[in-house]
Amino acid sequence: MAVTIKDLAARCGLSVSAISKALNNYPDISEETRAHVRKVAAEMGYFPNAQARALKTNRTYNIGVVYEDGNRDGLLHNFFASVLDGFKREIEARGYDITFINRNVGRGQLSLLNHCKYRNMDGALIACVDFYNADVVELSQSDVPCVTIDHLFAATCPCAMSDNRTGMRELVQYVASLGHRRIAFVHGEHTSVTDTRTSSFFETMNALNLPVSPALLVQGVYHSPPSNYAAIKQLMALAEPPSCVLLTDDYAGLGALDAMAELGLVPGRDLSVAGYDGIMVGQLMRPRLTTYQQDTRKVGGEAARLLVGRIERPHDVLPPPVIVPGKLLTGETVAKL
Amino acid sequence: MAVTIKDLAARCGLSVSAISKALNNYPDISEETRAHVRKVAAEMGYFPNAQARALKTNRTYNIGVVYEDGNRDGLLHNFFASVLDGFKREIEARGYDITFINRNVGRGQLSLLNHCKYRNMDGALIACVDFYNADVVELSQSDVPCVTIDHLFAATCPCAMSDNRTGMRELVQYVASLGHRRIAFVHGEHTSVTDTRTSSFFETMNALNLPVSPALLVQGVYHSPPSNYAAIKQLMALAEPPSCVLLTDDYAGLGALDAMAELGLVPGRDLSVAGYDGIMVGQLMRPRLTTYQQDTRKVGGEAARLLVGRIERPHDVLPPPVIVPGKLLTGETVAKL
DNA sequence: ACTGTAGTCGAAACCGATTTAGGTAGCGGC
DNA sequence: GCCGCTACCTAAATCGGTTTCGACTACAGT
Repeated sequence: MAVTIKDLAARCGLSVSAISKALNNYPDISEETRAHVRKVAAEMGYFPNAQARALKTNRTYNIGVVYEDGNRDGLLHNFFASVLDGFKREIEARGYDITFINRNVGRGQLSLLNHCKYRNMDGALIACVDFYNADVVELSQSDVPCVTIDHLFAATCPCAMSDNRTGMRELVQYVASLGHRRIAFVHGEHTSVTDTRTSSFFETMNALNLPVSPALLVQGVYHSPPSNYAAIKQLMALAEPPSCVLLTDDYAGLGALDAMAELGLVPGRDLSVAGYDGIMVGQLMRPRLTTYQQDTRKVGGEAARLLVGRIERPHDVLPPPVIVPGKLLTGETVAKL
Repeated sequence: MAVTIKDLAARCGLSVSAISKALNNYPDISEETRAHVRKVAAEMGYFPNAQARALKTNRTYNIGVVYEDGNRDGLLHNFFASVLDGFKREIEARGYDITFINRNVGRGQLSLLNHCKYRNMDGALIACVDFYNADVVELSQSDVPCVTIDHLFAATCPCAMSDNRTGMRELVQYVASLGHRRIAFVHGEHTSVTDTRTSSFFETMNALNLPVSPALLVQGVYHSPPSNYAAIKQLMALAEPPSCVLLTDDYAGLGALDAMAELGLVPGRDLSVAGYDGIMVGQLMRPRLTTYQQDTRKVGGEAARLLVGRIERPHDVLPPPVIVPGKLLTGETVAKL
């Protein structure tokens, strides 16, 4: 098996505790001894056993990631995959590993919180889940340090989010600047992201003195092309159809374009559409998708920073949400009216 | 803190060892006692501490995932994200968790193998990496049970792969059946996937008595639209350009379509292109991308099965690679000549 | 009454580290 | 020569489980 601290102690002619202290920079070990231990440790390829250490120190340097795959798309969800990627880079650079948390372990079932405790997670990232789920709420309120993406739990854990308010505002302003007045908004299910974008939509429309007809507000589903396909058909069947439709995300934009193709509508000419997120394919395809690009890597990275802060300085006051700015991508799917 | 086995023992009026044995179904505990212990354990919300258990049993029920993010796209790579998703579902159903393996832990650097040993991984999934990297090779040859995706290490670890041979054959046959004779192939970098597809390309072309001009074989890069954008320009500058181009993957297909738009070529009419993978957006966009769909979820699931077999029955003979069939998607980007 | 044998359970070692409390050596000061 | 102080190191407890081995009880067999 692997070389243990005992082997190292025997080889150095020292006690186990001396080795431990030498490697952990305790002051009561001579520099000479420390250097020697270091050298022999490197020679023998020694490194401490993670679970033995964790057992004693209650620190695992492991972060649980709640990233559900139920009806949601989890890893296949472009936005969240990218956020996770940013999180992973940043947290790994700080010496932590990440492991996925789910509800089944061994033979039985476990709540998310208990799964975290079972593995002694130092903290948890909560992303891509139903934030109203009881299990998720329980975790967020527990003593396990958490960070959320795009959802603010009141006063329990920090949050990194994209600037949805500004994003939606800039999008509406841009679209309006091209002459659109009948602007439809296909919003997602009830989440704080949806709420923010919706209220920003209303505010901006009002500020621009544009009318908001209830018929032009349609409920869609995030990351679901079929749902938005249906929304387009519904909107275009109106007596006074919109000239421009804002959708939940870029995938939705693809669903919309698909519906338009079926209806014989040319993007930009017959109807303008805009997505949200700024995924790569949107900027590769023709026509280029008009959208608002979220800085997902940064959102993930900020989440990592917040979480590490929470873990290493638990008594600091709860930092305010970090709001990451995005960028308007003026593609070709929204045209001058 | 969490409730430990000691608390449970005290509450039950039994010894610690009796509790352990009761919960682990040892035969020398009466059914009555076992039931009682179970009940009290549930009431108190007890579950064993993972690292304490691992320390003694040398089983962590944790799988390391080597999934590099260097120049490669890691989690953002549609194909691998989907494979990982399939792997995750299957392995979690069997009671294992997954954690990402990288080269840095704590303050220092560790080889992939040592990172696995440090955390006492029960096994490892090797995917989305440079299989010729020394670190990766070391891991694959170690005593840590491994499984690979799309690469066969000789006689060291099992492998789940997509049926690239059949895929390429069917693609070429289909394209040829539509009348194409000058078929170009933009292949990826040197990997076993590339080798398989390339040799299958040659075999099939020969079997169909179609000429293979060296000028029609171009080196591209997987998952890199720009690289394939360049490849298209290069091919179309030939004296005798191809009528159809097969690309490394679907993202490459998008890059190709982009290049064509710039050259004023209409997909299907002026030039036919086919991708590989069958990602969702390819089937949403217009025109629908002609491609060969890999059953990525299944590849991941099979990998999980292989790995669990390796872990739980280490002395079984090495199973042969599992080759997962895919499916031709006849889109609209390859047209009758 | 004595032995044998299931059937149950407990004591203690152990996994590989960290950490507290204590021990020894050397040396200066008086 | 003794005290006290540093500097350096060791012994042992501890974390929370698992597992080996032995102990005890009750009952059947002789």
